[in-house]
Amino acid sequence: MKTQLEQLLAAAIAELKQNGTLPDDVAPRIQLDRPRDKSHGDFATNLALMLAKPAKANPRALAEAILAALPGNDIIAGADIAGPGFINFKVSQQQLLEQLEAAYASAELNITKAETSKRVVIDYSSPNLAKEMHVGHLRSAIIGDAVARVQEFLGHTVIRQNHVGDWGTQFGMLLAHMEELDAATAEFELNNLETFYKAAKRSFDESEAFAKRARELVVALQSGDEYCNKLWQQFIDVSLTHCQEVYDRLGVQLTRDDVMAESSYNDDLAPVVKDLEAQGLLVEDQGAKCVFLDEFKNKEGDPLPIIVQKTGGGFLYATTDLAAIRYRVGTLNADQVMYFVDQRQGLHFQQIFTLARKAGYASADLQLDHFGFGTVMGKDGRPYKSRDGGVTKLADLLDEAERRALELLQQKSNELSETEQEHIAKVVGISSVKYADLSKNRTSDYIFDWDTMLSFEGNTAPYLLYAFTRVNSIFQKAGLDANSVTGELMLEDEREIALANQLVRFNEVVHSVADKAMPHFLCGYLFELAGNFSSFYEACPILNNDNAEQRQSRLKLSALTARTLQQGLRLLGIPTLEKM
RNA sequence: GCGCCCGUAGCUCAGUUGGAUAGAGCAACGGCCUUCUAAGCCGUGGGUCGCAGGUUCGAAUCCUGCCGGGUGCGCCA
Repeated sequence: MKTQLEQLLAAAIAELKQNGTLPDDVAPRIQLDRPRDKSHGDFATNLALMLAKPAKANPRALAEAILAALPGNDIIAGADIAGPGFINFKVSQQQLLEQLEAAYASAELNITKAETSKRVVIDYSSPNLAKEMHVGHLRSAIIGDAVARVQEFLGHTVIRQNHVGDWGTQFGMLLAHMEELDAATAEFELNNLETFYKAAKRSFDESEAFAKRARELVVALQSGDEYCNKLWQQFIDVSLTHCQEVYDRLGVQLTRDDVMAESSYNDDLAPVVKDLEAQGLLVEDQGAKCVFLDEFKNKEGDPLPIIVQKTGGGFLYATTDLAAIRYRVGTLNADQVMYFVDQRQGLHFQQIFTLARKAGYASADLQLDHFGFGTVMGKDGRPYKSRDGGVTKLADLLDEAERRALELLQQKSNELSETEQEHIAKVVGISSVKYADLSKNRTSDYIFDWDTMLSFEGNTAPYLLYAFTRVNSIFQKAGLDANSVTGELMLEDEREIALANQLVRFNEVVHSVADKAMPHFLCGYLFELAGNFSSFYEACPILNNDNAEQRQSRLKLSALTARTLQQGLRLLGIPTLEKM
């Protein structure tokens, strides 16, 4: 509906350019708002205000001209000019009803698919396999997964890439530790990677002989030594299994097939450096091979280097990331690559992207974006730590989420069986953690607070899950199928109209999530939708309604709400519950 | 030192890329359950949008300077 209005306005602008009212060179961004104040209509635009200056016209007069130039249509039921030159539109209720009926009739809520289907590579999660996943790995996995789901929903081909770290210097240390243990102990210790890593680190720091052996093993590993590779493979396998357990619990759609580890690019690193050299981009500086880019300066104002090969011949993650871009373009045929990586690596990616374009690995029309995110903070406003001050293992965090959710459920009096309670607690616990993350602006830090995220009030997973069960219970109670409501929609009560207007917005919201990689837009939308439904539900009798037509119409509104909530949550990677 | 990000109600956060009277939730206070899940709904109070300038019809949003916080800046990833 919004898109259609935008098209009408674009046509009007084109027409005004034709007849000379507007200069040819203006290309305004057509901005359509949904005014908070209902007296300002269903949509408002400030186009006339924006264009008044270039057109050298009075804004209100220009607004008149825009209205006069609008093509005939059956969407706009009324339009007027307000204030300094805002144009306020009222949309036809007939149109609103038709869109809702179309959404109801469609399996995917009549969402408009992308006009051209792109191949979108999404790099997310990408933990370092040396350690067990911890709280710092939460955001990339959750946000990246949600965006991947949204892109797929809009008809794009999504290629998930889990760029796990399996090749750093620290692996020498881990292998040395494995070597010291007999097979049985090693297997036992590997069950807790965190402990294993700490033990290895302790030996490394305390024993010179151990440290020496660790360094030897890195070299041996990287030069393809069979024995080392076997040890290494064993370690990686255990670590990946840990990751997979976490993904499965979180409902993150990553599998072993999506793993494209750093080590996969080993054979490409030397050719990348060679190619950069051939292109004359390489400079040797203090023994290291670097690319200096004028776009980035250091403290003295000199270009900042990207080191692609260090003194002694070793490669760095910059080299790997360049190789990854080549692979994603050359082999995966990506039209777009989205990176969901901590904000702190912003500079690194800016450099890599700039170099990739300069070296021709990424063409100008390849979309290459780093979508950073903020840090997870504790209630004290400092990066989130466990009680003992260490990093919190993700597995423990999820255990705690489920445990706390179960406690909350048990406090409420209900008639749920024990197994039902346990299932609900798992869904509520995990969803709360995910939703708390997704509902905040991606770019800012957020405070991890159990009480807030598990609250049944406010913009939380429990509130939304509950809202869904309330809608669902109507159909359960009536023994009806939400997909086979007959009768026509009609909107009379103001709360019905508010709900209808919110329902029809789903399409534009999903698109904005894809465009901006901002899942919190969808969270905010769903929260409002749940609120609209609750108000409607409170004020408008559905089943207890003698008016058969009204009953059917309201059932249909409810069904549409249920499906929109469910679809929205699904896009966020959150399952729904039949009852709570 | 330089770069990037941030500063909005007591707390947690929105504010869709310059629009109309800055919004939610929590907390506080007041209403609503013999009728579809009250884990809900309706309402009240609460603001120098860090500070100071500037740009313009209009600024939380853009520019400059300060204050405060975070983070990054050559051989880790």
